[in-house]
Amino acid sequence: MPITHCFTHMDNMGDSPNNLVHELLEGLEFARQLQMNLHMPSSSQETSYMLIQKIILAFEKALQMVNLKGGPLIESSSPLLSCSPQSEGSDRDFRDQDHNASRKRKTLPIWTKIIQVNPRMGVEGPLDDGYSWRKYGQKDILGAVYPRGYYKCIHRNVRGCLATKQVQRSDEDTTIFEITYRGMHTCTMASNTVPISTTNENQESNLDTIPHQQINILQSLEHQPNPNELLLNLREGLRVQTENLDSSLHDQSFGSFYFPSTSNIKTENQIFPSPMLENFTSPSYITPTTSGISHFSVSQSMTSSEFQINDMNLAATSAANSSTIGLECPFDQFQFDGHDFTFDNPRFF
DNA sequence: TAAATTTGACCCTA
DNA sequence: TAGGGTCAAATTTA
Repeated sequence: MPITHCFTHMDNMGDSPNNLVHELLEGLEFARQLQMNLHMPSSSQETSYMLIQKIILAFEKALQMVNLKGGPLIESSSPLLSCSPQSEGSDRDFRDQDHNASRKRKTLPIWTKIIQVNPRMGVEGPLDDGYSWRKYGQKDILGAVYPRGYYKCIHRNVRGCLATKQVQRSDEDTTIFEITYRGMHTCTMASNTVPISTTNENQESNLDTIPHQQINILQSLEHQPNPNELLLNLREGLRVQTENLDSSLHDQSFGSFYFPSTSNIKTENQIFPSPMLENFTSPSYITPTTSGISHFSVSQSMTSSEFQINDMNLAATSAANSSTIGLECPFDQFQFDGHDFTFDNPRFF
């Protein structure tokens, strides 16, 4: 069922912390309602879609307050929020879109992923994020030792997918790549995506097949926008990083993110076993809120795990030298399912 | 030979 | 106007 409503503008709200908190709380409340809705066999899909839209809108508003002073982070014409179903238009049509996209590139959603590669394994595998990209340019960047590579989605012409990414090798550490993504994928996930399975055993076996030190973001294979895809786009707003991974360490003191084991985490297609969440350590404490982006890490006792917040899940595999995997989010703390979550180790890149 | 990459030129933004 | 981003022709690769 297609999205029948789109957001035509970003409200110009005050940037006061109260408004920010209000929007976040509102998004939380809608997320709770969605969770309840998903648990009810008789729940309507329409209600779920409506709640998803409300969640996205709330987070967009919040992100606009946090990140933007000059313009919207996600414009109304972004693929994610497009009202029109994707049509198999001509290449010319999409080239025209490209032109418009080029002119508006500054307003597309942007997020960054830091990836550290194992020099012995080469670059291709770890930089494979599950999508198919085509390189369309390379440029020497002022002050950077290595040139920046420009990639666009291979489905750009056929499906009008406007997602692009830039790959910049770190000057200081040549094993580190900063990948900047622009725009959301409106195309199908590439075929090398690790499939989502429904049992714990299968999850573990599938995760074993993920190349080491590679972060794969799982995505529904649906072509048309659906709740999973919408939430994927939402969660891709999170910044994913692996660094100095080392699975040989099992010091629980690294854990700084808490999921309550009682959280009811379930999706239409999969149920996450609670033991998965028990990999997270649980110092539930509150730290003073600071501005900027925060980083939270999970127990490095996981060598291969998935974790999920409702429909937002990530798969992570750590290699012999992996120790932490982190998500970066713009909040130091938030509430979920009636629990407070606090992040420490603020990280800025 | 088609697909993918490279690279110089052009366009846009700050 | 400089620097970054994109285009598109030329070149390379499978």
